[in-house]
Amino acid sequence: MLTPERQRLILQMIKEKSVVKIQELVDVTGTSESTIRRDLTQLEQEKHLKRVHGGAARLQGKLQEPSMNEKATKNLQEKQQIAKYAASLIEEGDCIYLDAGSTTLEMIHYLPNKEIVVVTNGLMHVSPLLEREITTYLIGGFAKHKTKAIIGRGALTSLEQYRFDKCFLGVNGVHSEFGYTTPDQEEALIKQKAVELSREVFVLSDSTKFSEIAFAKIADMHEATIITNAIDDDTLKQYKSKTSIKVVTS
Amino acid sequence: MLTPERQRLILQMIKEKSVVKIQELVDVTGTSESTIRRDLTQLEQEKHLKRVHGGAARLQGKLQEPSMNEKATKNLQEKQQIAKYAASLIEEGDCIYLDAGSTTLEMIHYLPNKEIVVVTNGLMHVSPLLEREITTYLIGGFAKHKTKAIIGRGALTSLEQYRFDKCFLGVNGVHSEFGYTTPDQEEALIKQKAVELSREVFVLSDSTKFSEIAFAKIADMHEATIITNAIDDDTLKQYKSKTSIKVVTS
DNA sequence: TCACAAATCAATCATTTTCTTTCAAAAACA
DNA sequence: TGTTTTTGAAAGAAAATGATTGATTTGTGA
Repeated sequence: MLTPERQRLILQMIKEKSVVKIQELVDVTGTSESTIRRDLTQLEQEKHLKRVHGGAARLQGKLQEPSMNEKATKNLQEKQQIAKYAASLIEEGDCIYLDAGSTTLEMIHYLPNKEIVVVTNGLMHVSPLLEREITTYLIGGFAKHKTKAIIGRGALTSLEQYRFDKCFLGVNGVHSEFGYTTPDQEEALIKQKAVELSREVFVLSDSTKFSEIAFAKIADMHEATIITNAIDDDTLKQYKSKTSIKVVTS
Repeated sequence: MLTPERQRLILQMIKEKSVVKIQELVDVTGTSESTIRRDLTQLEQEKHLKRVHGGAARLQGKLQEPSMNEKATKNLQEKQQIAKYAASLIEEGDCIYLDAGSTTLEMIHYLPNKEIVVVTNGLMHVSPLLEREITTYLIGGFAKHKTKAIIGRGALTSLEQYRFDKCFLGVNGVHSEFGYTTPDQEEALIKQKAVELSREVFVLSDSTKFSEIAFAKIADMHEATIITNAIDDDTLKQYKSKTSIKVVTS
C-alpha cells in the first residue's frame, strides 16, 4: 500500500468517525504501528489532524459536529466493536454478503486488505466499498427510501444468482424461541434468502436486542452465529444452548 | 509498445486509481522498471502527475480546475437544457429507463410530479430519485467505481426483467454512419439491452459529440431520437435524414 | 492521594524496498 | 555503416518499514 493511499485512508476514517485509534488504523491498513505513527506525525504537521493519546482526532476548524449524546456515542462504540470483530472473520478469497443497515456499514471501515468479493443490498454501502477498492456487486430491485435498501421480488431473483462463504446480517430482535426478527416483511425475505445461500451466517446485534421480537421472522437461532457485546451470564447461558455466540468486549 | 502509447496508459491508470505502484505499471506495460521510472520522471516534469515513493499519484487540480470551470459551467447549462426538455417528454404512468451518467442525472431535477416508475443503473441517481418520492428500481450487478454505474452480465439479466415506455441514454459519440458509441464495451451492452426493451429511445447529447466515434457501438442512428442543443444547419440536415432530432435552444 | 499496572509513546536500529546513477546492449534512424 | 535514441541491468544511495527499547501517560484500586 502506497503512502499517499494510506494517508488518504487515515484522513477519510477521521473525517467519518472524528476520532480513530492507532490499532484500528493498523488493522485497516495492514501496516505496522510504527508506520501509522509516522503518518500521524506527518499529517499533524500538515495540519490535517490532531494527535491524541491512543490515536488521532479531526481538528474542528470549519464546522463543529453536533456532539452526540452519551447514549448515541456508546451505541456507536458498541457497533464499532461488533463490526470490527465481524470484519476480522473475513478471509482471503471470501465471497461475502453484506446486509443493509448501520452495523454492517460500520464493518466496511474494518474490512481487511484482502482479495474479497462483496455483494450487498445496501445502497449506502456501495460508495465506501468502492473507495476501499473492493470488488462490489449490488442486488437489483426496488429501492426503499427509508432504509436505503434494495428489496422486493426482483431483489430475491437477483440474489439467487450468487453463493456466499459468509453472510453478515443486522436484525431487530433476537429471541431464544422466536429466533431472529425484523420489522419489515420484505427485508426479512431478503435476509432469509441470504441465509439460504451462505455457508456461514453471522448476526450482528448489540445486547439491547436480546429477548426482543419484531414482526417478521428471518431464521431460527441455530442458523447463525451471533456477534454481540456485553451480555449478562444468565442470558448468555440461555442462548448458548441454542447457538454459538461471540461476545466482543471493550 | 511505443513511448507515447505507454505514457498515455500510465496517465489513464493514474486517472482511474489516483495512485499506482511501479510494479503494476511494469506488469501492465510489459516493460522494465527503468523505463517506467524514466516515463514517470518525464511526466512529472510535464506536470501530469506526482511521483511518490513506490509509484505515482494524481496531482489534484488546483491548476486544472479553474480552466475547466468555465467550460464545465457552459457544459452544465447545456446539459440542463437538454435534461429539462427530455424530462418534459415523460407522461403520467410511464415506465422509464434512466441510464447512468451526468446528463440523465440532471433530468431528475426536472422530472414532472406524475406517477411514474424509474429503473436505472446509476448509483448516483437513486438518492435524488427517492428524495423526489419517485418509485425507483435499481439494476443489480457489478458496481463500477469510475462511473458509479452497475454493469456486467448480472446487470443484463436484471435489466431483462423490465419493459419501458421510454429510455433516456447518454452517449460519447454520435456519427451518421457508425451510430451511437461509448468508450466502455460493458456499458454499451447495457445500453443496447435498454434500447431493445423500450418503446421509445432518446439519446441525450450535446453538439460537441456529433461526428465523434467512441470504441463500443450502442445502436444505429435510426433507433433513437436525439435530444441536443445548438448545431449548425448542414450537420443538422445530414443527421435529419437518418433520425429524428429535437434541438433545444437557449 | 498515592502507587502500581497497563497502555501508549518517541527514539533507535537493522532490514527491506525503492531510487538514482551509470553503462552497455539493442533498436531506430539517417 | 555510423549515429542517435531507447532500453534493461547493476550497484550504491536513499527512503520506508517493522521490531525493540526504555520513557511517558493513563487508568485503577487502595
